[in-house]
Amino acid sequence: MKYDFSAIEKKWQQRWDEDRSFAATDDYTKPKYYALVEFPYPSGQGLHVGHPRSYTALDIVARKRRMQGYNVLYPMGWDAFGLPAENYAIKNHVHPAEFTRKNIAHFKAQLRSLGLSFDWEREINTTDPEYYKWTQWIFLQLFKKGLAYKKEMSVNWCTSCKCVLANEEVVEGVCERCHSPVVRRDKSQWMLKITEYAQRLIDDLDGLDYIERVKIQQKNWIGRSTGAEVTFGSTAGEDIVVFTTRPDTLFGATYMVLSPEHELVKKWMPLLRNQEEVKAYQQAAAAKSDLERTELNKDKTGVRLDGVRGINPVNGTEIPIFISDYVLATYGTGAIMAVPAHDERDWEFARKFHLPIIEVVKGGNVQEAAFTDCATGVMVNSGMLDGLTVEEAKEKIIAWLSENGKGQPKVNYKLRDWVFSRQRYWGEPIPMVWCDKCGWQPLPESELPLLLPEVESYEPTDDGESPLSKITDWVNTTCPHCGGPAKRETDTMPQWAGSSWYFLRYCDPHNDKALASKEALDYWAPVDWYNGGMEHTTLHLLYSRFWHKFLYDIGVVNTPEPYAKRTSHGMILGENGEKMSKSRGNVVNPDDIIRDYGADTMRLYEMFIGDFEKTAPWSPKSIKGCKRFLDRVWSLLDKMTPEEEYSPELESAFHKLIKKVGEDVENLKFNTAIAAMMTVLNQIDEKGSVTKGELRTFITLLNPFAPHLTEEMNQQMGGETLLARAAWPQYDPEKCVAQTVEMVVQICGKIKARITVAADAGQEEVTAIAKEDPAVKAALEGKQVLKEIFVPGKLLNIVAK
RNA sequence: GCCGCUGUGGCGAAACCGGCAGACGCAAGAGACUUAAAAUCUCUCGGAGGCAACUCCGUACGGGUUCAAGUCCCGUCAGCGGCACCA
Repeated sequence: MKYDFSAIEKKWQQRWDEDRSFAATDDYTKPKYYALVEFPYPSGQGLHVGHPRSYTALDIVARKRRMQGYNVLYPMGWDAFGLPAENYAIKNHVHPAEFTRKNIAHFKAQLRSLGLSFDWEREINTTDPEYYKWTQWIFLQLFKKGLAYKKEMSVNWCTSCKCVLANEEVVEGVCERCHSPVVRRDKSQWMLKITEYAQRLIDDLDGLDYIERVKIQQKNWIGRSTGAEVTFGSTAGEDIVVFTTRPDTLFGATYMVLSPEHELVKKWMPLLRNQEEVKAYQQAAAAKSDLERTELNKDKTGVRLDGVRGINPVNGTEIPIFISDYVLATYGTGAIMAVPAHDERDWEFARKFHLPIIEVVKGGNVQEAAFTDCATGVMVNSGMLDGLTVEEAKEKIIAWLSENGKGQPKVNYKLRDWVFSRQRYWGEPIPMVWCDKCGWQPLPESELPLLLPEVESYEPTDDGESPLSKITDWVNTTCPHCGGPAKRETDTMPQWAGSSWYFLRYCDPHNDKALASKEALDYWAPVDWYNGGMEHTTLHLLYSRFWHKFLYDIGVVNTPEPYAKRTSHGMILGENGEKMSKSRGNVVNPDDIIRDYGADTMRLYEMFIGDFEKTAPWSPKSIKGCKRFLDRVWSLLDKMTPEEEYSPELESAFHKLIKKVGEDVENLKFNTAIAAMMTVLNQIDEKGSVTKGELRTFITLLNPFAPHLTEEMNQQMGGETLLARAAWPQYDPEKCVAQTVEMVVQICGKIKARITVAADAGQEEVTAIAKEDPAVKAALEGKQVLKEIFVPGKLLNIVAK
């Protein structure tokens, strides 16, 4: 009989549906397993062949866990707020919800055709008011705990989206989404205090089973550095506080630099003799986009504040003060002490402006280049620090500064607070009301969800306000506190909001009393295994860890971390090794592959394509190999004999296969698991027949990879229950070991013979057999044996002269 | 510049703790079946030499440690990803 994949796949998808085969149960007495993949943004292009790589991998894990007796939660949903739907709406004058609804239907049909074992009864959608009610609820809790605040600040402004971006969304000075230039603008924004969690976000990584590069990338992004704050005096009277990681070099400070935006510049303006020059520099700096600032970073610019001088607290020396955009307003205190002898940037600036360079750590030639090595130098020209190592000097000067009220130890982070407002329509409305009398007031929880109102036009206004600001009926409301006239916040939340807690909603998706019941959360959290893309490491992953920690702090969840294990898959590239894109014309549509080869072949190929964690180019020819394999598996039905046992020839091979496939799945080595199954198939074909017991084991192991084909074969073999419910096969470790092994005999490291010996043969026995071998005999002829190295079961190396 | 990863046949890749390099698959070549093609099956398949058994070379490059190195150490080069004036 022919392997009719389309009929078989349709049949079993329907059967699983009717049977509710993959529904997670709410029986909290069973051991649970929560497998999670990142829910997609339902774009108009439909499913990309990259999506199933992640989904199939964890589908295999989920299916295996079910067979191992776990109550498995493997859910799917839609991260459906976002710009593409809104841009489509602007262009075509349709509601973004309409466009989104269609896309979801398309995505869902595509995912179903892959036979993924999602529990569709728990499907969620971030744009559903029943869902975003709880996104808004979390925001209110953040506000109540002082972690959400509104602030007038300089923000990243995308000139095309007419919208504020988070730092994380600006890539090389352009908008991550539309690649338009990003400029700085002052705007009043809702902010979330993720910085308050910076240290915990670093510390708690230690106990987690994340792949190392994810941990490293998160730590780098948070960017912890330790040093000191030092208070300098000034001839104008005000103190200038600077942050430095090298307080030991304090005696080498020959000038100071403030960021152009620093408030002291404004204050001192009347005292300055070169006001015009200073103002011009400030304006030029503000007008620069991030990209321009980056491009110009080789050539230092700046202006001296002529009329004010700084005073070094350690020796009273007066030094000049500059403004320069190489000092960032948003990091540390926005001001630095410059030590050109021991900092490359300061050195460059000092050279350009002819400022003195004073060596305070011996070891380099500071007239040639900055000497930045902390490990070897000894302090000089530094009064009380002379003769100390850098580390000793740091300690001593910090103690001195603290005693004299001139400074203290300080830790800084590169991580900044999360800009949480977007001037767009298609997002969750921020449930806040502005009252001239009472200030910002949270909406009462009973009024949630605050629905997204209907609007005429989805475009942001030219002055950068949200389209919601045009609906006066909606904007004008009453103050929840005093009842007086008030206005609603018209900004919406960023796309990251809904995805920062979605994994919790799956635990209890239809609850209207809470984001999920306490019992459900206590049972299901944390996610046991979360797989997703590296591109989400510093955005989604960090944001959701932050929200989860907050929810832990207020008692909603009982685990401090959302995900116990995090892995990452490599991207699938086009056939030419480039990223798949419409413009390159190398896009592969999964529907075509499923139509021509079937979902099982598609799944198998995506897992066989290469190392799961690495990028892999798509190869249409290689797909055929996977189809051929499944064809050959199917034809085993004709070669089956009725015995329930393993045949003596293949018994050991099957025990090894069970072990191998099981371990490989746990270690993301799907490609070698498949290769092992192919090898055993080759052995069966060579032998010419397969016992019923062998075939049952084989299709059970293959089931998570190719679920439709194996279910059909199971039924044809007389299986009455679903293979998806079968028990995962067991192996006997003793039977994994072969009776005899082939060992290599080397003379001086060169292979001379291969001998077959009992697996447990000792050195003497093996040596005796080896020396009988003609080739070994010949090689040892007339030589004296110096040494014998014996590795049981592997090799014998005889060193002779 | 800094951090991280990678470099193995014509191609995708294997190789646990240092122990037979190239499993498995693709492509290619030869043959069988066929009127023919497709499909399927059998064999060959890193390079050089030899009729052959076999020998030598070979995991980006240059050194080193070791009985033994794709694997460990030092240095160099190339590619990919992330960050990028963070004081």
